[in-house]
Amino acid sequence: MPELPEVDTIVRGLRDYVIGKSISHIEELRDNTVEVHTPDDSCNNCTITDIKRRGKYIIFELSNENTIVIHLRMTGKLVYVSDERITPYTRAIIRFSDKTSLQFEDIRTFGSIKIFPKDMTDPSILKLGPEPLSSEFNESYLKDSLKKLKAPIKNILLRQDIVAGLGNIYVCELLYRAKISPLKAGNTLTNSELKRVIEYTKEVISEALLHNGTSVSDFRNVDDKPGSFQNFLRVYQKKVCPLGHKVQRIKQAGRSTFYCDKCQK
DNA sequence: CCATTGACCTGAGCGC
DNA sequence: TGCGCTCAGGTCAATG
Repeated sequence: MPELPEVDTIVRGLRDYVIGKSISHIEELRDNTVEVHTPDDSCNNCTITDIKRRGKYIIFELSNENTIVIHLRMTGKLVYVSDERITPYTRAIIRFSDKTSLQFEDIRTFGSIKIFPKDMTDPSILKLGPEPLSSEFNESYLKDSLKKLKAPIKNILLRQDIVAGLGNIYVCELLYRAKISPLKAGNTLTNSELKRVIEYTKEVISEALLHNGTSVSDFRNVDDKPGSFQNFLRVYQKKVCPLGHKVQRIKQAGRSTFYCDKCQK
């Protein structure tokens, strides 16, 4: 389901609800949803001190210095409730001492909750590239990263080790704004094109953050409110681009790419 | 090292 | 109504 702006929206929502809460225990309703990497059940009776995001990962910091790392993958959701509401897709429940809870719902079951001890984290987090809005994600970094990559730029920008947090929607959108064909090989981008990738990645992600993400099917914040960036999409799932040209739909690396072959060269 | 493909799961939507 | 196919916001392992 979510890319960086949606995950960030969820994290901001979570902060209001669960920072300071004491976890009584985590209940696993479906096997292989919760992975414990600590010697014992070490989030019981500890407090959530902070919630962070890295790429598309959600990180809960606990008073005993352990962390809970959550990845929602395609269909994961976190819903804060003060009553019991178990759905057929409730995979785990983080229960708080005040009887409220955070329900982890996930239709396709790709998502996960992992608990790590101090000084250890999810190995995939260590492999992540820079955050798209950071100064580290700049023209010279991108130029260097793309130097040896012949794959299409669309595929490269989906790689989390190149830049962390972009997904299918925002890569399609930023390439449209940058007027670059998604088929163009990474190592053939000109300096001007590299500059535009940086500029429009930052622009699209910033705008999506302001609109609390994109709800194309069922993305919801923890309080069940949808995002609104779907109203600003220019090519993703569109028939025509803003200039009235027919939008092309192709497959790249198994994913749909939407682009305009008149605007993007 | 790099690129591509399929696997992991379940549900929705479409054509027939 | 129902079957079969394709699609879905993501990542990882296996294979050239």
